[in-house]
Amino acid sequence: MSINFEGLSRKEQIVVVAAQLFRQKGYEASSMRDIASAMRIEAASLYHHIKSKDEILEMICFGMAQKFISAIGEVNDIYFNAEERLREAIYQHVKIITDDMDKSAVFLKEWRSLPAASLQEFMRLRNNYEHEFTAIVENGIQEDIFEHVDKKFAVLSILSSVNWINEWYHPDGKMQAKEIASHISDFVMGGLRKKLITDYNYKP
Amino acid sequence: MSINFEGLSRKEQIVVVAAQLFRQKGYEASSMRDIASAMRIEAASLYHHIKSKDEILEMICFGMAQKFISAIGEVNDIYFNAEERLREAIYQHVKIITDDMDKSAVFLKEWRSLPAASLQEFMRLRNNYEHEFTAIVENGIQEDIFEHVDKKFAVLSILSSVNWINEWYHPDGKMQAKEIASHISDFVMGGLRKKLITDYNYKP
DNA sequence: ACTCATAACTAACGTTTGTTAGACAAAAAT
DNA sequence: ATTTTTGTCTAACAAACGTTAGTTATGAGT
Repeated sequence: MSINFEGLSRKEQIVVVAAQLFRQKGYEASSMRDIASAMRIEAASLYHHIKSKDEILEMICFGMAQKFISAIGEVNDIYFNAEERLREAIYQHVKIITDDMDKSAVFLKEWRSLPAASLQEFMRLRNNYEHEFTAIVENGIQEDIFEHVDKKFAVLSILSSVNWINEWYHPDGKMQAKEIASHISDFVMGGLRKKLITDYNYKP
Repeated sequence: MSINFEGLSRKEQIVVVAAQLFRQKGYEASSMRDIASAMRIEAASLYHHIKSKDEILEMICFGMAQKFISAIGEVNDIYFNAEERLREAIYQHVKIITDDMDKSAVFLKEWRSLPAASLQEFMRLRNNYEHEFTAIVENGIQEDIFEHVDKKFAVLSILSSVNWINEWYHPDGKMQAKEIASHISDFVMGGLRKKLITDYNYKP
């Protein structure tokens, strides 16, 4: 367990422990009894703090969604150049993921277990976020610093790259968020930035 | 339901229907009664053809794994140049995914529900496959046509890009496997191929 | 006509699931 | 000192789960 576990409300503690489990075994495969036992209490006791198992998943998914959305909002407010904006957006995204690998794993992979109503809202938020990235890429093309590529395609490639971090990042590894984001940005920019290639192997 | 459904053994039909469901709702959230009802029979009747629910998941995961592995085996036998090999490996990977979106979704996202024993074997196969990609990238660096990048990092980026197809590809869309693979290859090569950039915005 | 394999059925099993009701203990507020 | 709040407990619920047993229907080969 990482730091600061005490000092959290009991409800937030449950969410943290649940996120750990959901990441490990998946939402459906994790029972309320599993969560309870990880907290060394009985399953029924959980219901003094939370309404349902669904609510835990909702708190994780929407909590993370809000972080991503407000992050890209700030980026678009501050940074002017499209490349700078994209690089910063990527960094913020990477940072949010690496800051809480458990919750982001749940956010990325378990959201479809949300109850129907929440699911719809969640997908709306996710679309919004995706659209903010598309806007940056569009700007980059207008500003003539990005190649004229398929926008949707480019955005999906970018997001797939940044989200994949969740499969292999370890907090105690060599790379930290800044470095990872920089690597990914370079990789992505390689496919986006306008360039004059003098490559003996280049085929247009 | 796509073509050729009849003509399959009853067992294979069950696997096809199950893959559809597993993709839609996830393995844990799909019950044997769900599968049975989709086939318009009773749950108990399934057990005349299969041993267990686990067995269905195993058939899907290992069936797909074999396709991927034998594909990259052929690529390494035939194509000589590292860039050609990588492009063809990517194409084959994309083709396998787009050919069966249901089974590949299960392969990509539901494998951790495999029973412990199978899980270990599955991860071994997956590592092998990953390693074959790493080898191609290594060759590319030796042949001096790829940039000197972090190998593991590059491979993970490549695989994340190709696997992400499973999130958005539609068989009746504009792009087909060949075209998609070509786009992805270009994108990936942008980050790998040695180049001399004459970019007014380039910072080394 | 009889056999045999195939594929389905009904009924039920033991377990696990998310969740509720109501009692009890300790600490905080009055 | 007593009420209130907070957190936990035991016990149990109905529903859903994967699976088994034993039976019946269908069609092909003899």
